[in-house]
Amino acid sequence: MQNIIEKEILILLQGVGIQEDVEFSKPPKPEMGDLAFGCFEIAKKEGKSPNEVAKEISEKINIEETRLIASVQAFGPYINFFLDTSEIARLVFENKILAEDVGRGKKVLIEYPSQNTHKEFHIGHLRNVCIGNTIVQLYKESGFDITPMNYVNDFGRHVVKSLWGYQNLEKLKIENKKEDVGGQKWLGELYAVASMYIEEHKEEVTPELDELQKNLESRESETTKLFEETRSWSTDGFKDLMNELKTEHDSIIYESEVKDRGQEIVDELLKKEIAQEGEGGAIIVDLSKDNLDIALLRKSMGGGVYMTSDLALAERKFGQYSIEESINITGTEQDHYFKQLFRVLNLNGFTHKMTHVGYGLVNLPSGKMSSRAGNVILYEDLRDEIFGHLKKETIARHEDWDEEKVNKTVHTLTMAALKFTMQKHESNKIITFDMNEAVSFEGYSAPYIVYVVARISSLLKDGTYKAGDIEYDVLVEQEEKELLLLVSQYGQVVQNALELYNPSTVTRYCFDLAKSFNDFYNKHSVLKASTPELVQARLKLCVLVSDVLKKSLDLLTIDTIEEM
RNA sequence: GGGCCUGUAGUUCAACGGAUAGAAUAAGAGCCUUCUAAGCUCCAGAUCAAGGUUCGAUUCCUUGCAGGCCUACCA
Repeated sequence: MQNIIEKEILILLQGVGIQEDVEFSKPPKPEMGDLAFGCFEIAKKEGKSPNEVAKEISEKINIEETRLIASVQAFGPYINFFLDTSEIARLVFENKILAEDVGRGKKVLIEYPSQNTHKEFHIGHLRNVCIGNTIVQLYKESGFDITPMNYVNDFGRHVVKSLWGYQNLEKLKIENKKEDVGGQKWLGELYAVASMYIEEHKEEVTPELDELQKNLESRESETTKLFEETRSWSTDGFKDLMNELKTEHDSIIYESEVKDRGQEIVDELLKKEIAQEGEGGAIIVDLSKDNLDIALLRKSMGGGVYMTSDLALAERKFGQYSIEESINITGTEQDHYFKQLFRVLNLNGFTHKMTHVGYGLVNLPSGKMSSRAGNVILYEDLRDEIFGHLKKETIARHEDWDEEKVNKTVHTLTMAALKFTMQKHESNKIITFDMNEAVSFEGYSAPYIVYVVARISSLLKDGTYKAGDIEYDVLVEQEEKELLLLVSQYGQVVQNALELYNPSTVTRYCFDLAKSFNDFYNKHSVLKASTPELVQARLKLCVLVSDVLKKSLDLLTIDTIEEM
């Protein structure tokens, strides 16, 4: 995909006989030009040297045909274009900055974060939500019809452990009170403490757990009542968290709803001889021919596993919604599992498109997070930590602000900082969480970018800016050109981020644009520019930059503020 | 044992096989009587190792070294 400026140049190139889909790049230094492309491919086809081809083409291009190109220069194997700032401004201002409408109403379901009930919500889950949110927005921005879905795992050993803990509270040391921290967080702590206790008293407790599990699965009334009550603490808490993070699920499916159907599918697979009985009577599918080892579909005692329910979930997704694709966002440690799942579905004649998007875990400087080792950073704790830090900074800067204004500003900044930290690195890479970095408000961070939006809104406050046409000719500075060129790349950024399922493309773009604006802002005066026409033109450029920044931050579900 | 992923400045990260490997932080030196200093200048500092493919390799291939994840009854 080319942006509006590249399209113009491409037309010119076609005029001199270049049919290839040229890929443009930016020369290393502004003195070398604004846009370039290498002649390596063309040279290969014509059997000439790239330098020779670059020279020939650059001489053939008639820059009289367009005002966009100020001059063309061959530079080794590259053809470098020097563009006219005013003309770029005209192109950029007269065309809407949009992403390519590649979705055209195609329906896609995105499943995330699919957390467990009865467990804590830590910063690893937060990364899942943040990345999922952005992928949803990227799809929507590209014209897709998106169904965000959450598949909540409310069935399994973790629930049993949690219920056991609740029945044996006197054996456990829970630090917080339920009334103080809320049911969801309290239950998470209960689970962590109970798991640790169970681990240490395995032989003694296992029979009790098995008994409890049996009661749960047979829907014995007392156990079911406790299960439903505790589950609602989790789900109510999650609902609040999702609202806070601006996650809007169209539907929620619980594992307990699909698990029985999953068992039926396993029976069908057995009948079709796709599945077989393995060691000890468990039901498996041997995928070693596909180099995928052995997939477990049912435990030897008859109980279901993840795959049991996931088979039914896949069926239900495509049955309930008329979607073309189902996307699942989980940690990369489940890459292998999803390959197995998709293969088993495939063997069963399931041909719908299923995609797994893996993201890297969130580790701590001390290593992997583990509730057993007691080194987990909960989402709520991180949020409060960042809030406290930013509040101190904000009060120091604005002593005249009232409590409400401070809190509102700090809340927005906190959510921005949280979401930015979780997405600033390539999504499939493991990140090592660093508290100092998370609370930082300098450099490649959310506050740096939001600050630019605040600065621009402050420029507009005195009412000098008049919406309407401007004189493009007055925009001639290099820094203005850089901003316009960056703005024109918005659509490509969206496309690139979506193709790679990589939100960091967007965070980086926001940072580049913000940085470029600060450069402009420091070198040139906006409100006190030399002529009224230049003031208006620069203000309009500022509005454009602010709009594109807001658009990009919207993709990350990050809000902006007027003042900070 | 097998599969997947990752090795780049002190640290955390960028770089469709292309121009002098970019940033951010931390360390050092500056810039507020001038549109928000949560900002901006300047200064240093890096491709795990050895081969191979290529006009050209941080990127692709092979091997080695180091780390992570997964590898049927955990989720």
